[in-house]
Amino acid sequence: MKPSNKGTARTPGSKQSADQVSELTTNRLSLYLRCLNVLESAGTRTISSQALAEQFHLNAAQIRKDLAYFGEFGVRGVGYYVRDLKRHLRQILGLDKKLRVAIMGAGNLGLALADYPGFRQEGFEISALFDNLREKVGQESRGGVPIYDIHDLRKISKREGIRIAVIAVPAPSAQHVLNLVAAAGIKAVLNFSPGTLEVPPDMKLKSVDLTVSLESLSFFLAQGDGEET
Amino acid sequence: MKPSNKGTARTPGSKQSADQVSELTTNRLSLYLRCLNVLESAGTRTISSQALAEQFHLNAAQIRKDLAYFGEFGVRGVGYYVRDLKRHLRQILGLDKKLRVAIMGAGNLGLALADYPGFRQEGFEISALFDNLREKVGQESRGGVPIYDIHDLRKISKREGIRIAVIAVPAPSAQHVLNLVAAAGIKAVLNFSPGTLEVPPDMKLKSVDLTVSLESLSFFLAQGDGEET
DNA sequence: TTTTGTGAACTAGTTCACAGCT
DNA sequence: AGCTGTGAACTAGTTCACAAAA
Repeated sequence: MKPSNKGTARTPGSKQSADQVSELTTNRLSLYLRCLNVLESAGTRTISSQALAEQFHLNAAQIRKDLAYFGEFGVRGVGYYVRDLKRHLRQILGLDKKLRVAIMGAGNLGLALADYPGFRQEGFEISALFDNLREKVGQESRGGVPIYDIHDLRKISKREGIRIAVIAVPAPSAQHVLNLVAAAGIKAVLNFSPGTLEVPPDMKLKSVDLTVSLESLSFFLAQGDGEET
Repeated sequence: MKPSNKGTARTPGSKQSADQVSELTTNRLSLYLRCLNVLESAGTRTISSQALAEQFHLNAAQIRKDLAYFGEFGVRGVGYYVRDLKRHLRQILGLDKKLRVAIMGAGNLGLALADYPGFRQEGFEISALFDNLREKVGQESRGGVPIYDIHDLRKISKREGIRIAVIAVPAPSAQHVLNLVAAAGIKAVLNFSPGTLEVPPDMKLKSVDLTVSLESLSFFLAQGDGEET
């Protein structure tokens, strides 16, 4: 059986939210799903946490703990059924229904992201680009994503059922655009602009900060240069 | 004074490597630098950890600890001199000398990154794009970054002094391209391709996984949908 | 036997709180 | 008085190790 395993009780044997799961955990779930996709296309039917860990450089105990938090998906003595576990993970991550995404900013980056193939897999659909430049509105990306006027964000995101926004506008406009996104009722945002954004408490903002990433690499190089004999 | 504060002794009063600093810390250093830039352009000469924390939603003790690890940059009763601290941080992060960057893959994403203004500030210079498509080689990005044949990577990166590579190629080629980057003697890589990469031990790979980021947002939305009354 | 699910032990990271400098 | 630098306390995250299930 399963004794309730955190502050808030969770209905065992079923997917579930609660308590709030760490971002590190959800990132790993996403990773596990990717691994399972690889395994499935290789024809693997069943996998133990041990084997999964070895094959993808993960830790077996951590895999088990991550999964066990959401239900008893494994079979003792056997492992996990790839197809089953995939289905469970997709459900937990909310990938079992199509999620529509809008990209704010039809500049270089926005257009590139709109056509990025990685975004299309696993149930995401880039439904729209938004920009404020007259000459861009009405055009579309190479891959065929239409560019709308940012003032129509609310209307179009309601109509298209857009639930995620990607912010790919220049830093000085980012806060304003985020406010528009919030006003349109969109609750999840992937942000590519650098700098601090003020975000309403019911929204989730996930930032990819390219400057920070590069500078972190620079630090690594600086260490190597100065140090060692 | 300062008692040696970790396993390996550090020369106090000076910047310094050692022990290995956590990635979380280096990311924050980069962030602090950005905050200082804002403060400096606002004309602020001096700032306390307290004030810095309030203004940018950080924790004062953490700022002090992060900074103190690299030297005694503050003045008791005063705080930190903005200009000084900026200089120290730039030095610690290795941003005091220009760093040249190559982008592998002149597709949508690679071209967008090549012209991304955020990359240009703080001492980075995008020197080259590399691709294997005959028709792209010899062209350049809108912003004027030349596209070279990927087979010339070693030669050109030596010539140009390229020290960082950005991987923006489709997932199936990523490992092969990483191997070429390693063979060219480049030790720091920012990777945009999804999936696991095998990386030599003396290299630093930092990955930005857009699928994982989006799926993490999807998880957040799925929680909200199912839960709360 | 194999392998899960999970308490317990451990490790890493953050925040507190205060002595000591200016 | 004001603020840094830093041990100590705390919190979060990971890994171990083993009882129980198949």
